[in-house]
Amino acid sequence: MQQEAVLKKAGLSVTESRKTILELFFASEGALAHADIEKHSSINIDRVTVYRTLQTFVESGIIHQIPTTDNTILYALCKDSCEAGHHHDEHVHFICVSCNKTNCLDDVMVPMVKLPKGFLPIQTAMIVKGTCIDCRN
Amino acid sequence: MQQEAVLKKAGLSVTESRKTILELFFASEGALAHADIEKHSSINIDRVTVYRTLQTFVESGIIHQIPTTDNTILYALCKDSCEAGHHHDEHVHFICVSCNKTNCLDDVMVPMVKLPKGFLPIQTAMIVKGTCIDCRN
DNA sequence: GTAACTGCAAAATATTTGCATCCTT
DNA sequence: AAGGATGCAAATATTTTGCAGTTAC
Repeated sequence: MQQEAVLKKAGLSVTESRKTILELFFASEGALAHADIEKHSSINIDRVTVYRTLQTFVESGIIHQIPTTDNTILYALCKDSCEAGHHHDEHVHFICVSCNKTNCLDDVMVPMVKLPKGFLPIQTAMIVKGTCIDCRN
Repeated sequence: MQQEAVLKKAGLSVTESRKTILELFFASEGALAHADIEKHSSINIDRVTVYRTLQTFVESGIIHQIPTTDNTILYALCKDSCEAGHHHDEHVHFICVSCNKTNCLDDVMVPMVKLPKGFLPIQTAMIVKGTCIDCRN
């Protein structure tokens, strides 16, 4: 079962709640908000457990947060890596100013921005410059 | 007074609360959250009025929202235009795929993104490609 | 004078915390 | 068996709504 593998890989204990919530993410095309998960009446998980599970998943790198402007946070599965020449989503690229390598941050989604009237977006790119993990220690 | 001019230009009535809140934005370098404004003990505006004022300002185009991943929305003043050679903030650039002009969207801030551990951001750029207001009608 | 804005009260919603119990390892 | 996860209860915090009094135009 895929969910169990993900949990074990993350070093988390395998529980019903976690498997169920993970399953929702795998089944869902897009990101989910806390309310989406809780609302999913097919499941019967305490509200508090959902909060804690989402937090644990974020901390474990299983899901990531997508900011919104409506007082909710969206969560989406992190992808393992960037498949060459095959972009799944619009994601952030990180350019290290020290080693000059560009990392494909496949698990960091480009957040939505509200554009002024009249500007119709087709594609969004986000580039972050800084120092990468290899150049700092 | 600058605040009054902004309010009148937006077609809003000029009230003490609105002038005070606008003043906070003018005085502040960065964006403000609802809590920041309410916390500002120098002012004495009801919590509800702050909510309604922020909403009105957003709808009137005086301020705009910046999404975050901590269940708060940041608000920042919209700037009229991009002053040549003088960048106030990190803001979004819009490249029109039709006329190829690049617009400086000074009132669209680059939202924060949560990077994986180890990546230390210094600067963030956001480029949106699409069709601009001049090329669509 | 009228319409719109504000403050207060209260409802509704969302989030956090503590603790006892249950489950995973 | 031990540590961690869950559910319940309750405390906090946040946001929304209604209404009466006040203010701007």
